[in-house]
Amino acid sequence: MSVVTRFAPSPTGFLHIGGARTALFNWLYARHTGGKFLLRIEDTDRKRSTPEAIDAILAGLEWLGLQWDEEPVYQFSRRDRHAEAAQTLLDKGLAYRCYCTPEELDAMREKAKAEKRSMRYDGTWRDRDPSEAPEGVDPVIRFRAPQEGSTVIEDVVQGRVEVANSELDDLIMLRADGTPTYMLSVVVDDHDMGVTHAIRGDDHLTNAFRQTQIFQALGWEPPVFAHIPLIHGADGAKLSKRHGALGVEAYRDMGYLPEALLNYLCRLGWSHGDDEFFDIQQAAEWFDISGINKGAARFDFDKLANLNGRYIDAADNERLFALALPGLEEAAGGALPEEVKSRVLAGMNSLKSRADTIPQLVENALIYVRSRPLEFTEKASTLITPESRALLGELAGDLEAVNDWSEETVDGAVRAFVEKKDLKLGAVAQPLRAALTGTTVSPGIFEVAAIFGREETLARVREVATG
RNA sequence: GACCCCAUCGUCUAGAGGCCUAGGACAUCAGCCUUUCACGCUGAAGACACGGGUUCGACUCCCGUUGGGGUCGCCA
Repeated sequence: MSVVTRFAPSPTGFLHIGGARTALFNWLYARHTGGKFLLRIEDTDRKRSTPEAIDAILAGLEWLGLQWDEEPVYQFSRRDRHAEAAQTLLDKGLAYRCYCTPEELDAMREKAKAEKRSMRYDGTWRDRDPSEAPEGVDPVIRFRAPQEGSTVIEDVVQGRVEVANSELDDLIMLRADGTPTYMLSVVVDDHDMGVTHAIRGDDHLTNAFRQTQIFQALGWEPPVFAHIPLIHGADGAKLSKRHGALGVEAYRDMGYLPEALLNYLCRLGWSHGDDEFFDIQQAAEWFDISGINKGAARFDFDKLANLNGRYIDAADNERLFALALPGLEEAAGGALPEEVKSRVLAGMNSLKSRADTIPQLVENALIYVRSRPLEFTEKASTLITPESRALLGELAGDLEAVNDWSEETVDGAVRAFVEKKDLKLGAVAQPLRAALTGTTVSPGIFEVAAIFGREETLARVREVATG
């Protein structure tokens, strides 16, 4: 039987990082097995579901390149089918109408809390005659859960997990307004969609028991469950916004590449030996549920940044330029002249090896964007002394004589100048760097000079030399 | 609180009873390279939570303790 996995987010917010990894694992497993990866939008909560959230989730998956198969299933559109399943259970005596009001339930909850018990519906209407139903109360439909014995799930990540049925109460399947709740919808949809493997967050583990019971009541085979560990923040607590619980678009905006985020997410809770750096196709080839860990993992921005730096290094220059352009234009306060654009592009190889994120790339590229007269950083201005000005003035003469302006010829000219003056290379190269870039940090200064060209280089050097 | 899950360097992890003197990656530190900053290279420091078993032998299996997490909604 061919594998069918699914990602089933509720559209109440963006695609957060934990959801992205859940989607990724489902995608990987489907690709690995040659099966299908389905998308289901769990929008049965009409109050909290929004079209904006749906768009954000779809956009997030697309940005990551996690393409789903077939049309997304919108759960709410299947409400009649869910109600039908509830009716089936009602007919079979495996469900019943409960006339407790939300207020009564609240009271039950309060009481349980006061007695330090976990809240369990007390079964008031489980065996009560419907003729006793109060006037004017729309009933909910509750599942008549087994009270004896236990329910077992054979989780492929967590192993065999068993819970006594006495721990589980009669959950609500249909609300008073007749709409289905999550617990019912998931079961019906997973069955109807032919889902064979439910790979989802560990927080659903306890739900799996109730869902298994519903599957059994309906006479259906539950999917294979794989409850993957959660992602925690750097402090080990639940992932907070401060610690990375952001939408994937926030990672995009922070300058991370999708392939880097994907690689990082793969390694969070899953491993293939000592392999660290690999693309998603490679991961799909290797991916197996047996490689998933049981313990929660902490989110580590440092490692993500390192990985991102490597992917930036490997990325196409034109692509990086396009990603950096908005930031460069913002810094420049307007559109970039063609001349500046080609400088940035020409210097991209060196620029990208120094950047871990796109904002860093932008920052590094700014040396080609700033125009004369240059402003100098504090460190750079300490390099501009009467002596170095004189030196640069002399150097300008030598540079003017350079034929065939290039990194190599500038290099040669400066080294010859250094030798002539019996100086160390740094004594000239550093002031030169300051003069050309206004900073003390940049790619190789001969490369920078080559990119600026003879005219611009001389102009900058002379500007400093003459004070 | 009840139920359930988890536990190897600071972090992500390798490890399926002898291959372990516990390996790799990130981060940290030192050195090399070097015109700066990076990159790169070399090296250092750094972990099996604790206590009992089982076994000739336990990071690996079992039990307990401790610690962490999840769930307990007419949310998903």
